[in-house]
Amino acid sequence: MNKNQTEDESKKKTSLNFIEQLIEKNISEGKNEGRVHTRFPPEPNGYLHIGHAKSICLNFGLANRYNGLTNLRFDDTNPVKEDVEYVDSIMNDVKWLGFDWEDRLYYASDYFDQLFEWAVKIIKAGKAYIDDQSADEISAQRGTPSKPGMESPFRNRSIEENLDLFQRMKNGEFPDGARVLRAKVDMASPNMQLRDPAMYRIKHAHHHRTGDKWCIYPMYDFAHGQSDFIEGITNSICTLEFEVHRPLYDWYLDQIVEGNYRPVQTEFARLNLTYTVMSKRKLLQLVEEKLVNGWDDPRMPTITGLRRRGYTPESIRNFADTIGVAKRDNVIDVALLEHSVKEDLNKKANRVMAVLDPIKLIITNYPEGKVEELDATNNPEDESAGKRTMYFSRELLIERDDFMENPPGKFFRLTPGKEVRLRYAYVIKCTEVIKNNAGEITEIHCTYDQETKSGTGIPLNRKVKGTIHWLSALHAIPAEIRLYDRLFINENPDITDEGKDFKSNLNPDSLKVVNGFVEPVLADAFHESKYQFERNGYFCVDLDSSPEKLVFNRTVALRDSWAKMNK
RNA sequence: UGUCCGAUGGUGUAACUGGCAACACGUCUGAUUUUGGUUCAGAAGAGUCCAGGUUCGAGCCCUGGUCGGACAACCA
Repeated sequence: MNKNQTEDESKKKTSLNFIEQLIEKNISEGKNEGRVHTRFPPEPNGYLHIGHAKSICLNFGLANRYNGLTNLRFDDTNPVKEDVEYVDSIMNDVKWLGFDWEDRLYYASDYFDQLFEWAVKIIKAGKAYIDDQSADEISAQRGTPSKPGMESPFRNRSIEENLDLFQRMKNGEFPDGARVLRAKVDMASPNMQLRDPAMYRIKHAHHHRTGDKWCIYPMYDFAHGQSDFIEGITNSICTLEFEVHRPLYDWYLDQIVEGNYRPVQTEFARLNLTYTVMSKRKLLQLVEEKLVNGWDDPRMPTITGLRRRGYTPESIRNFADTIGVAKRDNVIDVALLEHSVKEDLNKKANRVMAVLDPIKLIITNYPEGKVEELDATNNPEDESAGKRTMYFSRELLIERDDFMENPPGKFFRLTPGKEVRLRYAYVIKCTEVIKNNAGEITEIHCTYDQETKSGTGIPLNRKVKGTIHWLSALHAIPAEIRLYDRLFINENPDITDEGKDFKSNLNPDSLKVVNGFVEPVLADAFHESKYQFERNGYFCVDLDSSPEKLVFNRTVALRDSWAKMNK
């Protein structure tokens, strides 16, 4: 047994993902003096989502493991798509996740001067040229993956002319799209990325940082590896779709690198989640078409949405850890993400009782006007969370579906003639059901057994099959409770019947607003507190609730239990 | 029709330089329990895409296929 344990532990230590293996190999070979320096390089054109979280945890985690550093770099080379709103939100989200780039905050736009110089150098080396053709013409000449491209008529311009034209592009002499700087690589390459890719394009657009200083902007490929190089990055980790770009990444580096140091690009598979769309374009569409209430809508897979939904940074980091990193395409069941937050909240969340859909319950043998104070444990798994006081009285509220007049098969809760325990209070027995003219249940009458008070230590001489939650009608605090479900009905929302787009898979019932009641302690609940409501899942106080209006968001419905209960 | 990448229980990730395919989640049983939660104990579930080859021995190496993905923005 003991032997197995130590074996497992040593196995865990040596169980490295493929990037860690690469890093250890590099370290053992003394590459880059054994330094490990990564970067997280988002384009500020949208909010970060759970897929980015995977990348953030990977990059910062790797650096942490090998005593390295991680930079935050905004890849802001396309001014028309980018905005400061996004850079602010990205910084917040990375911080919230618990990572610190310290003083290493960079922008690709910081390097525009250097990039321009390097472009000139490459022109001077005869490895780049100005093409006067339109985007359409260039595209037509590019060929197809199976057919080689044709060379541009401008490919063999003189270096002097190229230099002059490039300078004039920079000076703003030409309109958008009039000319483009292209790398002279190989129009017949089987790798499309190498067929004379664009390096610089003209965009007379205001940049969120450089303002109107520039009217030409470098392409991703010409900016990224160079930025890595400038920052001393050793491991440039990106997603699989950039795999075919790697030869270009290296080609550009070949043109400028002198000396031994150079960054290496490594690709990993991006995260896919069931019942979730992850593309920024689609998330933007949901926001713009008001199909959700903004980027931080708790139904969104954005970091800020998850945060409002009640996710903790730890739970997201643990999730990233659990799913690992590899090169094959994957689809993770969203239930695993939900599991990670349940696991974390189970340890941290204070338990509190709530009633979403109340029905009045009268304890007929309880004195009118009497109020008892009862002790309730805040967190059975954490003694230090302490206790709170609950008020017990003759008139109570219980959850409507905790009672059934004619229960089918396995029903463990309140039913006529049977006993259940009111959590932290007494065992009660249902004696009568009061209905209105329409036949709807309006009140349930019960008797309580004084001997069964919780916490007295007196052993119960009989078995009670269920424990239900309750609130004193007099003391309950009204609260708005938002029940969020999955945003999409379809396990893979990107796949639709032909002709329809992903929005046809939206779940019409993904948000339900309920006017329920909660315990008095929650009246002074503070922002971002996490609570576990008995039987109804985890809730957190919504960011925009106020003392006048308590709002809760449900984190995770205890689906499995509910499914069983409703069988 | 080209190039590159990938393929291991339901899902994801391991398996060192070839050595009895492991871990987590999920599922199912059972136990505890003042939440049908939690916790605990146990079980089932793959023989590693296919066909050859090398080898005493192949998930791992070689050859050929199959299937899936990426690449034809002046996006990142």
